[in-house]
This record gives sequence, C-alpha cells and structure tokens, in this order.
Amino acid sequence: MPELPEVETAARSLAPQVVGRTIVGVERLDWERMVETPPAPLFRELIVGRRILAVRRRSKWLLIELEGGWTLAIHLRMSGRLTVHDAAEPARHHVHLVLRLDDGRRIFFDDERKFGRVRLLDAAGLAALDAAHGPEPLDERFTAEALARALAGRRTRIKPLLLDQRTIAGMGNIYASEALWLARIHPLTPAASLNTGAIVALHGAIRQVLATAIAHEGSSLRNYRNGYGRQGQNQEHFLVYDRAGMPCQRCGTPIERIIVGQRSTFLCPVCQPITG
DNA sequence: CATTACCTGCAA
DNA sequence: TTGCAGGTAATG
Repeated sequence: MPELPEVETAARSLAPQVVGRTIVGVERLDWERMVETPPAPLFRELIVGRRILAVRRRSKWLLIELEGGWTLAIHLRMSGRLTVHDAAEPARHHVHLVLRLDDGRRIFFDDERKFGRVRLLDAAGLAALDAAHGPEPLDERFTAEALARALAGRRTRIKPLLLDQRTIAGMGNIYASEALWLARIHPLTPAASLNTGAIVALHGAIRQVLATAIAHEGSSLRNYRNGYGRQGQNQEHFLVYDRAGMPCQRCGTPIERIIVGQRSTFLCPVCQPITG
C-alpha cells in the first residue's frame, strides 16, 4: 500500500503522538514472521524501557529512533497501518503488534495481509538499510543530473526502473504511473533512450506528484490510514492511476491500463509517446 | 527478464 | 471462482 507520501504522512502524524514517550511493554506479537530481527524474546527485551526520540522516514521505511542507538524500522508493505490509541481502544483481529507507552496509550501495527515487517536495528544495521536505497527524491541532492546518472546506460524500461528502490527511494506503483503521465513518457520507454529534456521533465514530475500527494496526506485506496487513523485524500486527485477508460486530463483520449513487470500501469496512449 | 511466493479480502 | 490489490524477495 504505502509509497513515499503515505509513509511520510504516517511519520509526521505519529511523531507528535509518541516522541518523548517510553515504550513500557509489548502487549501483542502474534505473527512471528513480522519481526525479522532480532528474535522475539530479544526484541521485547531490547525495546521495553526505551524512550522514543524521533519518528522519520527513509524510502518506504518508517524509522522510530529509540534511546541507546536503536531504531525500530517498520515497513508497511501492502496493507500495514500504524496508529495510536487510548488505553481503552480494543485491538482488532488484524493488529499483530501492540506497543504500550508510558502514558497508557498504545501503538497498533495493523496488517491485514501480513506482509509488513519490523526490524530493530543498531547503528550498523541502520547504515546498511540506508545504503540499500537510492536517493530521496524530495531531497535537494536529488537533481535532474543525479537522475540522469541513475538512468545512464540502463536499457531496461523506465517504469520498472522507477519501482526499483535503488534507483529512487520510495517510488511505488501509483506514483510511477502518475509521474510518467505528467512527464509525457511512455512506461515502456528504455531508460537510456530518454533525452535530457525528458529527464528534466521526469525529475520535476516525480517531485511534483510526491509533494502533491504529501500535501493531500497520501492516497487511501483500501487500507492506508495515518497515525490518527485518518484516510488520505490524494486518491481524489489521481492523474491516471486507476482511471482506465476515463478521459485523459490533457487530451481526452481514454486512459489505458497495461501490465508492465507484472504490475498494472496506466497511461495516455496519445500524449505519452514511446520514445519519451 | 519472467514467474512465484508471501497473505487476506473484496469485487466481478 | 477468478482476478486483483499501494511491496519485496526468492526463484528459473
């Protein structure tokens, strides 16, 4: 489910609720595979009693920084949501991890499809996670030149390349289609064949669609909610995603849905020519 | 490169 | 019943 804008919105909405609080207990952990490292007993021992110093995002990972140099890294994958609740709120069936805080409130990790993952990382583990991902697209260091370097010599099609987290951190299936439509680039265009003008357009489009989605607090198609349990609004502003058969907002041509790399991809066949 | 696996729920 | 869903890793 969540891509960069949804994880960013989750981090921003969680921070004011939990920063400064101390984790006083792990009240539920009923899906063992969710915690990848360390083993559950050690996981519990290491996080209980630690204060939360910050909540931030790297790529699609939500990072909860704890005292003592530990970071609770959480990936929501397809259906995860992290929310904070008062003590009396019951945890429903799909809540697989519950963390109790020192003010009595609780953090729920709700994950219908059980794809979500949790890691407790030390400084080295966090550095490795960071190194496994490409540049943050909203960082000032992500320039059109940086994008050009990332695409140079890559004969693979542009859309799957955008979904590769080593190319650009945090891009996902929704915003890849959105950015390519905005930049007027066909999803099947070989990356290396994009000229400078197309790369500059794509760079701007990526930043624009992500910033707009954050401004709308992310997209909620099914499961996504922010830290307060609220839906995002960006699904009401989609340019092409999930709009097959509806008119292109630039030229009126019906939007097409094709499969690229096993993923649904939406485009306007008229204003996204194959050459980019 | 494509396919399969991991999971559950919902709509066609 | 089938296909599909915002992600990623592990296979041919």
